Amino acid sequence: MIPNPIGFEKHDHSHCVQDAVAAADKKCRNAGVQLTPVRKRALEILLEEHRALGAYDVLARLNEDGYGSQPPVAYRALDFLTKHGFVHKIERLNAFVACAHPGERHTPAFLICTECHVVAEAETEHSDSLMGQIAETTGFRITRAVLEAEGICPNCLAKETA
Amino acid sequence: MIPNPIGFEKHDHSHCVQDAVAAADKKCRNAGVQLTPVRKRALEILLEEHRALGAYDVLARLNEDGYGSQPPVAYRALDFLTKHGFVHKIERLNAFVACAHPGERHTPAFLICTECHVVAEAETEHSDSLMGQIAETTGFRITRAVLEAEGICPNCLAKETA
DNA sequence: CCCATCATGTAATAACATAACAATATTGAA
DNA sequence: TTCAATATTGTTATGTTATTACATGATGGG
Repeated sequence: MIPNPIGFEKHDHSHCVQDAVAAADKKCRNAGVQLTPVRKRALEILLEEHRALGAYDVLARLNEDGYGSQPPVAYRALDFLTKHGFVHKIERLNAFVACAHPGERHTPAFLICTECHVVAEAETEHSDSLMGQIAETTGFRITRAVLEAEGICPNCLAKETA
Repeated sequence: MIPNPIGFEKHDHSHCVQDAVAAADKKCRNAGVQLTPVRKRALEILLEEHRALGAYDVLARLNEDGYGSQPPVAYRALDFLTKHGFVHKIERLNAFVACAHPGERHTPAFLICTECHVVAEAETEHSDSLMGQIAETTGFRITRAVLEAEGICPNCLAKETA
């Protein structure tokens, strides 16, 4: 079944950011790559939101913190984080979200609310199996899958009804 | 099961373009909207390829045919065609493909070959059911789904082996 | 210490997309 | 038919997203 995605309920944020960063740090050391200050800060920035931020939004925040002001500063950090699975790019929005299910190795599906702009990440085996079946039937070797649904989230639906 | 998507095999093109345009024309008349010359030409341009073209590629071709040279000319035609289901936007590529399964009302899944840039469209009920289940489990009301897989197509896989 | 590699920074530009407004064509009602 | 409302196409200008190219600085192995 599909686990309840995080993102639609309020929750305490202070610790989850630190935990996620610590976990990323550990993974990077294990992988022999560096979670440098810019990269770590970029990850924190995304973790602090439950929505997707554009590269230029991230860039602006990084710059406030004393990092460079030019696009490659943000794009390089985001590329690194994406490559290592700490961040996902939402193609529909040309924007980036922190991974909500670190450690899991599934194909994530995203639910994008067009009202409140929350982006929820649903890790589901079904998406794996869907893509797997497509691959099998067609003989296509899948490298990366993009699964994104746009619509209205439960919170906004409730508000409309009220 | 997943139908064999078109796009990976060679096939005669001359008629399928005309047929698709004729079908689109008919649908538009039924819907009380106009498939004007620019719009029709934009559709033809996309039908002539089995790959995604950027808006500016389409624009350049339209301009060769005497239409305007500014971005809105292409974007408006593409918006119209997309809205009416004759064309799909491939978010991963910021590009557009002609619909390969006109008349069907499914959630399309796209297979994007990173070698030869073919884009195949697989209409599958599984994608509907996947998205449907996500919607049901989460209480999210889906407006639009984006399913795109990047990888290597059967043709290119065969060439690699050879 | 020196070199290779990786990381960061900047400038410049490319690629993708929309806003705002003018001119023209089409449609339908009076 | 004539008029007004709507839809379509065109242009200018600008906004947004992303990359290339190159210089500088940090890190680690030989």
